[in-house]
Amino acid sequence: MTERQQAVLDAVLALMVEGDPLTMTAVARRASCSKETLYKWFGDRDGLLTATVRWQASKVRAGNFDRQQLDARALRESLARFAANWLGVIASPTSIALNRIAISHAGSKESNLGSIVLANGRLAIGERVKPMLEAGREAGILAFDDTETAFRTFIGLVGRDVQIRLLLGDHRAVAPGEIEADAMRATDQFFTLYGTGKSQPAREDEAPSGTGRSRPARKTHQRVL
Amino acid sequence: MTERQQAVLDAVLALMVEGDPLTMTAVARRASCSKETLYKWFGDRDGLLTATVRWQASKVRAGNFDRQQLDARALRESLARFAANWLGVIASPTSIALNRIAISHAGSKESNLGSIVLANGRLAIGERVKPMLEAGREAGILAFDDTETAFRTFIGLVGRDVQIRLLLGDHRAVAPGEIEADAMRATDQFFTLYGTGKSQPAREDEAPSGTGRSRPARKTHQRVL
DNA sequence: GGAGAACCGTAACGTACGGTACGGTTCTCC
DNA sequence: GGAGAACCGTACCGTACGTTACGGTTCTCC
Repeated sequence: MTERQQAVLDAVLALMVEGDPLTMTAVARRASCSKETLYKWFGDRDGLLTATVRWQASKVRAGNFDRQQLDARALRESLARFAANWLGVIASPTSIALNRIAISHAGSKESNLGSIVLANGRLAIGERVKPMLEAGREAGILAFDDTETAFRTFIGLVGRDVQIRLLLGDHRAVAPGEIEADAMRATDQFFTLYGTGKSQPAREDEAPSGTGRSRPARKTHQRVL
Repeated sequence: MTERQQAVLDAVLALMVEGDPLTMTAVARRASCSKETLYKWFGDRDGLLTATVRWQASKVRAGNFDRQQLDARALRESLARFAANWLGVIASPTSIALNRIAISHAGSKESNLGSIVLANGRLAIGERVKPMLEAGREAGILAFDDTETAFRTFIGLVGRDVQIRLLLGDHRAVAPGEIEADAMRATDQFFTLYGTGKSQPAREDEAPSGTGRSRPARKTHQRVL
């Protein structure tokens, strides 16, 4: 994968994001290359799309989380940071465009675009978060039987219906400045469900049912990500 | 909208579900009608798709929930039944195919397919569930400030990443027999987050952190939907 | 029973687009 | 400097599909 080829794939991503029709001619013109070169490098249109999806997936490999000192506060912060990061990714125009393409292809006949996005999206995320959850369980901070269930609950609390709404064109699904607040809300709710209660940070209200009432002071972002 | 026209739209749905290419010729052949009739009735291909989406939306109008006696048990059952019903809908081949089409169209230029699905899916669901939640709050069973936030938390707990995974072609996203158990798990978690604790059903374990541990006896479906 | 509308089946048209071919230019290597 | 590879731009080909047109059949209404 040369530099030039990566530039071509970035051109494909740009076209996807702009919503322009994704024809080979448009890609060639946008990337200032010939169609012959496209076919020589990527085989056919499907190969070009597959390479684009892989290329984008390889760019989202950032942000590993250290697990040295594992108290409840550190785990909370790690989870909240992960949640905010992930929300930012799925709300990005690139992710939306890419998922739209993959979903379209999953609809028609056999194309592994969907499984590629799935493997590099959901499953890769799980492989990064689950160790954090299990470390929290071993440290006595979290309590759950099935890691997969706990992980998917976390995913649900963080993402809710944001992704599907964005894919359907609802741009109000996530407010730009609310991502970090949403990440903290989801993390608080997750700890209410799965936390053991040991060494939880002090709360300013004493409601026994967790974080159901959104705390108004949350707007000030006491816990900076 | 005559009977014959509805039959045509059902043919479109059938083609969608089978994943066959959705050409006007294929629709005409499947519905045993002429292409000229298709254009006369629906204008163009987009009009046919729009009519199909509306037709399907009009068929999912089932299942209103009574709110006469509103104790915690009744609310729990209503929410769990709603959750199971909704999970069944979004996991159905028709819903998956329809959402794929709508998402594809939302990607390219202005087409309101996405907003139609959005209006008849997410938003319509909210209008049915939110009154239940608010009734529960007025009865002192639930506690929350923002109805929308509580509703979206419930949606997230129920759906998690099921829909996006199904759209991407992951058929293992939801196990056929697990829908009702999932609905109850989500409802339990929702009550842990937003319940006031008044008149909650007795629990067989005394873990203070809610339903984090999945209870093994749950497999027997004590609470039948 | 006949006129007209509605509709079916099929043929035909035009365009868009995936894929290929080719001349011209630049770069590499000897 | 020259041979060859790599690549750009463009023209070209074949097919798929949206859309229109038309002959033939059935149904409606008087």
